[in-house]
Amino acid sequence: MSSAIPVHCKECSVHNNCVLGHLTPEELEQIDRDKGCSIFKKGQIIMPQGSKPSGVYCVFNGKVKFTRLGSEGRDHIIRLGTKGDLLGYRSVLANESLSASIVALEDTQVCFIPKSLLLNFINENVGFSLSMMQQACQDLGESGKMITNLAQKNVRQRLAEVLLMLNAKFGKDQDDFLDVKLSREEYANMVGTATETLIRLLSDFKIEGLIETNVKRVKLVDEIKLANIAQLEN
Amino acid sequence: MSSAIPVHCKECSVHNNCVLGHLTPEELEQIDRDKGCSIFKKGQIIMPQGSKPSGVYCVFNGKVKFTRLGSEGRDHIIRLGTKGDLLGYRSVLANESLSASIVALEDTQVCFIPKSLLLNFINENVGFSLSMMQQACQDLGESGKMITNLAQKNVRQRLAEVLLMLNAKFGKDQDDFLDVKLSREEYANMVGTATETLIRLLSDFKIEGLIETNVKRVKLVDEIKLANIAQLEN
DNA sequence: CGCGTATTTGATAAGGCTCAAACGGTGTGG
DNA sequence: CCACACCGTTTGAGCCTTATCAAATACGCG
Repeated sequence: MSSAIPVHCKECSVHNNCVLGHLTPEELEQIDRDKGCSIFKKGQIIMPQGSKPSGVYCVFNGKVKFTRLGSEGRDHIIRLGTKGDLLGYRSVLANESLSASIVALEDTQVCFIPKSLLLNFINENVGFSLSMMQQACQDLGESGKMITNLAQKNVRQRLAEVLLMLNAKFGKDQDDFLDVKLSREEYANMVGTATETLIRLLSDFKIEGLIETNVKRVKLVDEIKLANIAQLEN
Repeated sequence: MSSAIPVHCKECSVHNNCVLGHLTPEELEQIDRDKGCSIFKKGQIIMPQGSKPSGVYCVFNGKVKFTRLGSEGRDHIIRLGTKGDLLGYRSVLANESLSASIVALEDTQVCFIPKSLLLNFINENVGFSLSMMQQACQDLGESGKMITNLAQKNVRQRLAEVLLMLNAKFGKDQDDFLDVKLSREEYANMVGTATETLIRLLSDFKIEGLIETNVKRVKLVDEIKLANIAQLEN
């Protein structure tokens, strides 16, 4: 982790898709006074599972994974985060320790907002408070969906769903590849399967003309068929 | 569903373990004026998946399940609710339709609180707002745990965990049996497995002296060993 | 260029699912 | 009060999916 040149929150580009967008200009200035900005290199742990964070990070750019160490020493990726997401808010608001480590998937620039400040805003700014709550409730809905999927769908269906989710969350780069780089093991940890199984399925998808791969990059070729496989509902 | 004799919120016994406990006496009286009380018989749908509720139910007594219909027509139980729980709050606050049906596991008495009232309280009572948020964030933590479990643990481990969870949530009746009655299919839908598999495992547990069963009732005999099997962490 | 790590492929086995059938308890109607 | 029917439960057998172990290959980095 190294420090970075701070950007004024008021002019921050992530505004539009960030709960902090509901704060007043004065409140944003308050953040400017207190915040710390830093860069985490790819692979670095931003917040470790089990710790109690003293605030949250707002992602300025880059991508992160929320990865949870299960009892058998295997990781599971329960969520991904990107530009504008608040990291660690669940833990801070529930007043619980972090249930997952937050790790940089690529070099990621974040701003630290102390817990006290965040709670102040919640106390004083109803609009912000509501949108925080809405965020939590939406994430809760997402989790419920994931639970059903893990419980009922097979690996093939889940992989198709993960690919479509990545597309929805990160979009495509100029070559039409998914704009996020993950190792096979990370894919496996998202789908909830063994790395070898994941590799076989990716290669099946390739043979069936659903995707193309180029080293670490993946391109969705037939999103319709993928959606069929994923059996998407709601 | 039939209507029931209303109890004044101020004197309601569920107070202590209910987010509504953070409301002022005046606010509770407001609820008294607007609320509707009703009884749902065992098996009745209190709120159907996909609908957009116009408020939340507060559980006065009884037990409910949150059950989600997957794409292959199979149900999965993602949570249980009991005395003092608010039903449908996630959907109301996220402004999304219900991601699961809420169904009475036994005769259940509930009070309906309109959405507008709930939002008023959130706007005006910071303490209440915070505890709602805390609730959401705690539930979100629970969900994350469930996701990891489903992804990494086998059926035997998950069953042990479900049994311990039921014990923690509902406790024991006078005969030391779990104070909740579920069909084998419902157990299977909580664990995320086929009914036949669940039955075999329950019978294994019985043979190993971990549990006793009596028709629909289940008694935990060796909670230590069950916890070992479940590989409980955090 | 060489080493270490990530990826891929293969073989095998186990865990869990599905289908089928038997069994049991409960409630209803005669 | 009994007989029947229905639904939930239990048991068995076979198969399919997926995990595991082992080995080969490719890739990236110093």
